[in-house]
Amino acid sequence: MERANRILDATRDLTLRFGYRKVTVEDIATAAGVGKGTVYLHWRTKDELYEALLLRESIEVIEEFTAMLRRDPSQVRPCRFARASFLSMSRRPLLRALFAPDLELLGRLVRHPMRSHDLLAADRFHTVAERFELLRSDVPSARYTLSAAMAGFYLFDGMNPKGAELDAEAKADALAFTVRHAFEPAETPSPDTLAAAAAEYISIFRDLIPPYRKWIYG
Amino acid sequence: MERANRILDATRDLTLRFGYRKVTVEDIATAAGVGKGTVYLHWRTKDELYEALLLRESIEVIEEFTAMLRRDPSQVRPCRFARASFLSMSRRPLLRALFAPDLELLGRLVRHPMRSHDLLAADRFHTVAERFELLRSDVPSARYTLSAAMAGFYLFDGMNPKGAELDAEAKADALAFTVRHAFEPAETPSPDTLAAAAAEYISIFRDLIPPYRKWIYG
DNA sequence: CGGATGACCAGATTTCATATCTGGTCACAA
DNA sequence: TTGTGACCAGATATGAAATCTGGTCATCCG
Repeated sequence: MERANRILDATRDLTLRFGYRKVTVEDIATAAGVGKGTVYLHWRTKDELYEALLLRESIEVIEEFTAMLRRDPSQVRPCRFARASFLSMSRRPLLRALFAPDLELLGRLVRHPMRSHDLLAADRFHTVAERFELLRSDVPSARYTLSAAMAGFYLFDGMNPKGAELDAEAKADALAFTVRHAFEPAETPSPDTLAAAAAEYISIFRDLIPPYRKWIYG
Repeated sequence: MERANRILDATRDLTLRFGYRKVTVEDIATAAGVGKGTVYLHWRTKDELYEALLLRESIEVIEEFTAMLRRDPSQVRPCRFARASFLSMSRRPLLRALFAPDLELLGRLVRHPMRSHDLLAADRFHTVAERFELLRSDVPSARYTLSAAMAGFYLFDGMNPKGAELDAEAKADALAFTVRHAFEPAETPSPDTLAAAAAEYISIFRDLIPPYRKWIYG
């Protein structure tokens, strides 16, 4: 499994430099100091290798979120959470490329079914958020609306000239503002509510990780 | 000029059926009942022909907006206006394809500089909206934020599985809700304010049309 | 004579055959 | 038992030849 990580590291490094298409399994094996066949002892195909890589990044994000929620439960508030997600993504070119989608970096992988992976289990979080009244109840087609509004900040980013002038923090603030005012109730929930909701988020995250791990390391 | 419109009609019809790439200037000329050379009497290149076509569609949209604002000045409110824009676009595959961007339909045209055309002169409208306090004043990076949030509804649409279940009206409502709550002040502006703002919008639109016309018909 | 045309051309695109590369396997080595 | 790299089929790249198409212009017609 330490070897699996070495292979994933090599995959990440090579891909960031040359992109999915130009990186061969053999390159990866060499860079990781193993034989090509060894890569296939871990994953059945190149795409599964990449799926593992992206899932590992997702786990990192999840662990970041978990630590953040433990430190400060008020980060469950959708506006804060959206902000943190955006910043997490802007620090992770591969995940960003998957969602953006960046043909250069991930090639045909951007169309891979893993895109619809429950990467952040959006639906479950939405349900919890609604139950704790972290979201206002009068949003029409709430899941669609929230997704679409947030997606704008991820998708529009690359194609907006004005976006170049702003740094990631400013964009994250912009997203947070939008979520705060369009999707949250006027009053901030009580600290107790936030703590309880944060705990649920953490537990969803915790349940998410083992299957991901299993997928990655077999 | 009646002939110019016939050529543009043919261009629109053929493009909607076969896409930019598969449509040749000769096809267009034949369908319009003119010689190929005649097309080049109107526009210097195929791309200019398409630019003219998209500008003509823009004019139609502008005229729709103008009529709408005259009928009901309260449609200047950003939420209403965003709603109407979204619906206008969903009825116009070519404009949508330009912004979406749809490679199938418009080919390399989606990268054409006309994308940054001041199609709806967003900046000027923003300035007017701010002056009449149609927009709240505390939005960080206001232009970016509003653009990004709205763009989500246009861009995310095609790639969201949930989007298929909703019709254009529902999505437009979703957008309107977002704009209403994230970007507008709590109190609705007075009818007088709305009327005045609407008048300014109309005049900006009016100034926009002649140069477009000139571009289209030379 | 001036506006319209379509034959024509260069360069872009497609096609097709060949050569190369690469994901994936497996017999064998450590 | 674990790991390897030579090997293979199919995918992809290459390049030359054939085809197509945007754009021009000498000619024609009203």
